Amino acid sequence: MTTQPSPPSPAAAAAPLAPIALADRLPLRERKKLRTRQALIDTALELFTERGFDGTTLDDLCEAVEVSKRTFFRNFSSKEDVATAPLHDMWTALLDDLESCDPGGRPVLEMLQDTLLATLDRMTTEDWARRVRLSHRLAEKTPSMGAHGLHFCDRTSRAALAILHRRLTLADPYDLRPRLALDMIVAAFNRALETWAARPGSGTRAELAAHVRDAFTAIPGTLTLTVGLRDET
Amino acid sequence: MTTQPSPPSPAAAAAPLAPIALADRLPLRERKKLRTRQALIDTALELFTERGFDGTTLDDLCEAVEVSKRTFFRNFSSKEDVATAPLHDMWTALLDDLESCDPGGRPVLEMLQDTLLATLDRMTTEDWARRVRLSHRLAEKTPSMGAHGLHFCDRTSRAALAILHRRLTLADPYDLRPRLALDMIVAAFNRALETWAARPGSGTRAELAAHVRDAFTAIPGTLTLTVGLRDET
DNA sequence: ACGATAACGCCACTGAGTGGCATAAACCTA
DNA sequence: TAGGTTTATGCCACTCAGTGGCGTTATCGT
Repeated sequence: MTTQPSPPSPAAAAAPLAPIALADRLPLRERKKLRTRQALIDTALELFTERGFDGTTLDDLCEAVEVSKRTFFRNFSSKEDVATAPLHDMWTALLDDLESCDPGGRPVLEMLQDTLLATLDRMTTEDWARRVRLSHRLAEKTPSMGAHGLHFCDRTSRAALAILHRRLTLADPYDLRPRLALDMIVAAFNRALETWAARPGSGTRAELAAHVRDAFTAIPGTLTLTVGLRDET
Repeated sequence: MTTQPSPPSPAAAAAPLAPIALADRLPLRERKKLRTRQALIDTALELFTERGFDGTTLDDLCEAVEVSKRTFFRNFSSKEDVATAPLHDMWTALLDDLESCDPGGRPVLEMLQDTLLATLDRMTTEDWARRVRLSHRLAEKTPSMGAHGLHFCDRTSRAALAILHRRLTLADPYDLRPRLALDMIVAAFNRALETWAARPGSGTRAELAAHVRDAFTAIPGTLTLTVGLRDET
């Protein structure tokens, strides 16, 4: 199955570079690029987890993947970038899904929740969840990774807001509510990610989705939550 | 007014180092340290605004302030850090205020809003608002600064959550609501900051506070906001 | 006035990230 | 299937952020 028609059987494929697999009726060059990209991500997550983010130099990584440092920077914008790629891919996919979303009478916040869950459902790349888990655990230990992650969440939010303004009947461009709705989605997702990565569970995508749903349902109660001062004796 | 009693009149103070002023019955050494710190912040904001963040090297900055690079890194953890210091100070002050807050029957979210506004009211350092404005405008142009800013918002949220758990009657440590409440506060504040920095207004602290109040009031409506699909003909 | 204690300056070093240019591989067309 | 074009890659030299060590200077306590 899935035999290439025209390309004269490159066959030069090395050993552990199986992934990507599906979804490629792509030109050979593109596939190679994707393959080294994926190899860089996987090896990075592995090395960073073993020796620590700061304990691994880019030279180490590039040597392990047998790629020049120059090539690394053609695929990723920074050392942090390669290690946060899995989540980055998801947020990018969300933007794509927002292009074809439909509020259909529901509140915007609810639509965004459903869209994110749908996006999550589409992250079917082999082992995506495991990569996200490794990535998130690294991010908790490595400030610069955490910062980088938050940053592209922010960029995604802005891009998403632009899409909403283009596709929905949002009159006032200064109305903070749609922007805050996106912030809430991002916040809820990140909290879900935290608890999911912390719990000892097997870490499947389905479990993550369940945590995300829980976080979403917690949102309304957040506004009314009332507690007292603790007894300080 | 406010003449120093014991110190044998240092008088070596250079020209534009007036600030700090109040609140120092501090030992001379501390005051000097604070003074160079402030000089670094102000000069950094100035140079970064003029020549751009990437167009200014730390050597440039250190030379301008007449300080060694080693000294710079004793005061700040990174190049981004010095340029985001004003807001960083505010978030730190918020943690302080949270140590003595009291829900008094109000919802937690509301208490947090009031506390943040109170903290904002206490940022009385000379020209604080102007610095924040410069800093934020730089952060919008400089990804690494934006990332750094988001990062310490995140760290502050975590620290704040710990304080809440210690001081308030929050039974379940896994309850996401207090954490989400903090996320909402941070998000609302950042949105307020954005609009405040974008508007041509004079940029006073009072104006910022007004924007923050607006953002806070927009929160409940965020959950119910409903719009339709735009007509795509 | 005099030790103790910081803060500072200087220096050498690692490692992230960039620009330029030559090379090789994949693509396309005849 | 040969030949020209496109595109990714490798290599090299370079800038600059950030760190560690150590000698020096300035403030503090008594």
